[in-house]
Amino acid sequence: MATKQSGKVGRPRGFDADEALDRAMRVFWEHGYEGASLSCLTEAMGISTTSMYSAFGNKEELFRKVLERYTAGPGAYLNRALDEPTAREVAAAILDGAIRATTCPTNPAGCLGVQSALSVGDSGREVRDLLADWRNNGCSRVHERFRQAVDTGDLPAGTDPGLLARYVTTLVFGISVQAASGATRDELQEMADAAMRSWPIH
Amino acid sequence: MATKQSGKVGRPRGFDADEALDRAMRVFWEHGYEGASLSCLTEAMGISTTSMYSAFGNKEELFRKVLERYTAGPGAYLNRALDEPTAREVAAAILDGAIRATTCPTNPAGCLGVQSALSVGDSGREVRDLLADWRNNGCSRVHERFRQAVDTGDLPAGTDPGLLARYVTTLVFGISVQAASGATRDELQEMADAAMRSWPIH
DNA sequence: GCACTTCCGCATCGATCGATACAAAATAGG
DNA sequence: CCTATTTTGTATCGATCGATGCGGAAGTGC
Repeated sequence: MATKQSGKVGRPRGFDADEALDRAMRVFWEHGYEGASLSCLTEAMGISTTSMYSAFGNKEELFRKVLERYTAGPGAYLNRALDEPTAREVAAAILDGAIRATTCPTNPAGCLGVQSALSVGDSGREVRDLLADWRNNGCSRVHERFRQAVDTGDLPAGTDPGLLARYVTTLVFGISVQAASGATRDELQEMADAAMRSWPIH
Repeated sequence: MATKQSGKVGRPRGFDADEALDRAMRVFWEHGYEGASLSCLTEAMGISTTSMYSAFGNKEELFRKVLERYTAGPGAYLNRALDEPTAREVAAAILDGAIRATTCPTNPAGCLGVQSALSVGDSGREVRDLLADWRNNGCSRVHERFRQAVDTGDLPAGTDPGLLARYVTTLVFGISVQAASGATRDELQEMADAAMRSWPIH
């Protein structure tokens, strides 16, 4: 269960767990899993360490819930994109969504799922693997969507859906790094538009 | 001056500074700047903290020297690629070199310049910015090379060299993340080959 | 009001962080 | 041999890390 429900009896929680999770997400997003210290997190969340541990378990579980929130929030563009009617629109929507999510002026630059734990110390191994799985799962879902597009004739017969999925997700990961390096939304969008003019690669 | 020269007088250094730097590079490469603790570094380097500080200054300066070494070693493919005669060969060599460097079986997966400090805590801000500059510098050099290719007619007139540079470096960064996520050399190479079949995007 | 449950503020835990002090050890020049 | 210079080993520094104990505060149902 997420964010242990405050029971009916006893002193009610003095903070909004949803908003606290949102604040924590931005801290992890900006500083990474290991770079976000408990003091930094709790200060941003506006609660004490005791409240954080009581509500979310520990730092790693807090991050897992943050990742869920990120997937359903800033990362939700993937789900929407996969529902586009054609593979071309799927790819364009993924690139467009990634660019918007990684260059949103009101959020940290880059992608939480990419930059939060790419390389870590001993304390971050599990989160690193969790995020690797998260990224690979995204790639797999795109793969599956493109396979379907090949089956229906939307993509030319003989097209390798795995290769296309790898291509799109590689661009997405690269866009995330570019955004974290200071690239602007406009220049990334121009590049994505150009890439889509050569879609699908073969 | 790098790795303060051991003077002629006094007790001689009991370790090979070059090899120690190489060991440190692998530790930073695998665990990132903040994730690589002093104890982890010195253990891998085979020296004491005292020797490390005496020879390299501090952790940040050690990393700067490691980055120089990385640029001249595993990252040297960029220089070689920029010397290729045509823009197409430059791009192909960059992608090929990046894939080889990030999936070398005897080295950590991924790119040190990408994953060592994408997002960091307070102690890693300067290194994060250093690496962002390093990445942007790489993009700029590719940009310059493609501009030259446009000038000489190697690339079609009207081609945007900045867009192409952004495209290639985005693929490189994405490849680095893919490699860090477990992607194999073969599947990345297939994708790069396919991308090059649509070169140049426009 | 009373018993009960939950939450929160404060203090603090052991471990580890990056970094340093100090003196013994090892070389070169005299 | 003696002194000057540099390196090395040990021990440790203050700060911060993630995490917890405890008691009082704040709410519930009866």
